Amino acid sequence: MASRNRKRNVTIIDVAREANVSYSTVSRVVNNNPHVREDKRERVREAMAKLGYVANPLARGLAGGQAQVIGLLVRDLVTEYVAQILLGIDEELATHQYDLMLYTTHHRRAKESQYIQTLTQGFIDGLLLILPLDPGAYLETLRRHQFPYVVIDHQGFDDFSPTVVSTNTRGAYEATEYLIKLGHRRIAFIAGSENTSSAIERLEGYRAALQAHDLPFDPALVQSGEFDQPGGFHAAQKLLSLPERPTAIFAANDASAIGAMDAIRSHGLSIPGDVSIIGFDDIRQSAYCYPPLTTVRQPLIDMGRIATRLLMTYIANPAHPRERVVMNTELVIRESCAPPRSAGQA
Amino acid sequence: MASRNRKRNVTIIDVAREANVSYSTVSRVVNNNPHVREDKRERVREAMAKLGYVANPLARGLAGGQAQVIGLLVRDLVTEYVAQILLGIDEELATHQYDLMLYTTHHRRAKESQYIQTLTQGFIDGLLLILPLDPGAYLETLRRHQFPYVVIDHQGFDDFSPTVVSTNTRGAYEATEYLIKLGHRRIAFIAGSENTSSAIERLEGYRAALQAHDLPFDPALVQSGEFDQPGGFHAAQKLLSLPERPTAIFAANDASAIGAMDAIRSHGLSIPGDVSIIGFDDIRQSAYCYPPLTTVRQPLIDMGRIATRLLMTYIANPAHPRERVVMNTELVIRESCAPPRSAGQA
DNA sequence: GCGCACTTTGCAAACGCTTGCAAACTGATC
DNA sequence: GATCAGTTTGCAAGCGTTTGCAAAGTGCGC
Repeated sequence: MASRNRKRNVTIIDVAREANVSYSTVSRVVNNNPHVREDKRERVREAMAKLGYVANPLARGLAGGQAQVIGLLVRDLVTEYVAQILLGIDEELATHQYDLMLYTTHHRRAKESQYIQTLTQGFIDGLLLILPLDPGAYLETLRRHQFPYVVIDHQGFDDFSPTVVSTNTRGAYEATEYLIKLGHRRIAFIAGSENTSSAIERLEGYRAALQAHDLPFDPALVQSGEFDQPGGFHAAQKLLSLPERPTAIFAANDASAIGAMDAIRSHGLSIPGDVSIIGFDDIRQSAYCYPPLTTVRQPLIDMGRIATRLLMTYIANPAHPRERVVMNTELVIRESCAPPRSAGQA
Repeated sequence: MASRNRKRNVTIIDVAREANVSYSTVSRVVNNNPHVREDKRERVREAMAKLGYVANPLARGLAGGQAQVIGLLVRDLVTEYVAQILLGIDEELATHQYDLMLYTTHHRRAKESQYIQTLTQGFIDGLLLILPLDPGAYLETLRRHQFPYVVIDHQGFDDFSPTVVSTNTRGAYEATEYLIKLGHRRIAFIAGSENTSSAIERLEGYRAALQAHDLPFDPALVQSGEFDQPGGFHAAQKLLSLPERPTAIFAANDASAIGAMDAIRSHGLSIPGDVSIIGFDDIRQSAYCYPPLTTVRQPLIDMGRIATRLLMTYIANPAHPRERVVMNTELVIRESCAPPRSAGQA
């Protein structure tokens, strides 16, 4: 409504007057355009410093230049998983001269595509997407606009997008194999949200490891944990009520593993004495819960950082070929796993 | 450099043509200006829907309107403390039609005031500041520009700013008193970063409780923990090497308490058997570390939420009187505290 | 059927920048 | 010292809005 009574800002024109050049020259200096003679460039720089000139990103964006802002589209900020990636993004961004615009969709699909429209109007120069909900529709739009974007941990829905992912299948395979080598035979799996590729890949890894070691796959041992703590709790409840209880549980992420640990304890069982548990992600809590959680480390911070770096490349050079970066996972052994009680087998 | 070859967007002018009115009428409809006849308003709405019009925030901002964006200025995103506040901000924002611009200063002072300049150019409509570093300079600027802002957990440096804080002194008093009532006599304090008011107030609360219970204040029992985990670890190391070891430690925040717990264990001591420990904040890890940490809960999410709501009020009505909201802390008793070993006293 | 006080509408200027285009400059070459 | 190919510079148009101001429209009482 009421327009703010802002004090008049120092503009490119003021600088031009001070430096005794035209305003386009000032603009060129600001944008590092090479077609400016060195002495004038210097004069403009001095004038800018003297007047305390700060570019107006709105005007730049509107006029078709770079707003020096990138966007991050994410479902929500609740999870430590997202928080860690955000950390990496932020760190990387600090080394470039870019700011960050945060878009949380709060799980409402309509919002995502609405944002995309706003965004491509020049508000931001590039977009990072973490685990987008229903990207079919608008990724196509982004591509058509030649708008720079990078997807983090996506769902394999298309192969044209630059992406940063981690070795979900292999990580899950290694986790499962670790439990098998400890002597476990009944290993349960707490799965993630069904429609994400990381959930699917981790389930695949789990099954592959069972198969490789000639263990049967029992669907009753797979329960969905929705990637969150309450989900993990409930899934574990069900698993522990099974007639033949599992001796180990592999949870598709740490949050659900931590929930499962609560459930195990509430059944009066000990970790890892009665039930071993292993997670995925290596969020901060995992090192500080009791007992410290063995897990598959996913380099979340680095994923954020690399994705950002990739995006910067695309912004600078829109023709840069699409890449798919795969980050290695790593088994982090702490104290939540042990051989099964009755086990002499190995 | 290269201007993006964006497809021409649907503008206010396209809508005007479609609805057969002037573009200012469309603008008025978009801004809910009452001076539009009902039938035209309806026609414009239809045209907007038909064409899929989305307002360009850059142009709005530039022209002096509202960009529908608020900014958040924060040192970094590393801490769970900030993450929780951010959560509250984000949740509240979702109910308004506002987006969030994130500014992390990464502890560089120069950056803060530079941002402030950009911001007041119309890029954002209001600003939230969490624990600003050196606000003396630019808070004054904001005030002069009549720019809406709210400070979260500030340092008491000025009394003109709208602020959301919590009862630090009282919370610290209660934590200390709780330890005293358990029978502890040598209670150490791991302090926060010296120049923040929350650190100062918590130290005050600690001292006040000692005094109220006729216990001496021993400067050797106060060590700075810098509000982070390594800091807490080192501070605890020093405290535990004291000739007469404390039987309880009160840490100025949970992060340093968790660091201290590591130190206690690395000294071969048990918690709470040998040393009791209590934190401040109630971040998520605290419930999942071992043993679960007794702490003073600070309603961080609510603080973010309330601050955002306050900011919305100021944006809508710049003349709204400056408020200072104080949130209550609450002692959360878990399992990290017990009476001292040798204690019959209470 | 006219004048009056409102309400509604449209035009034009501004917001601060980028950039294509043409003019002005530069220095080397003959 | 004129010519030419670069290089540097400045002008003007445009990006999509908001909003003050003036013009046009409305309804009412006489």
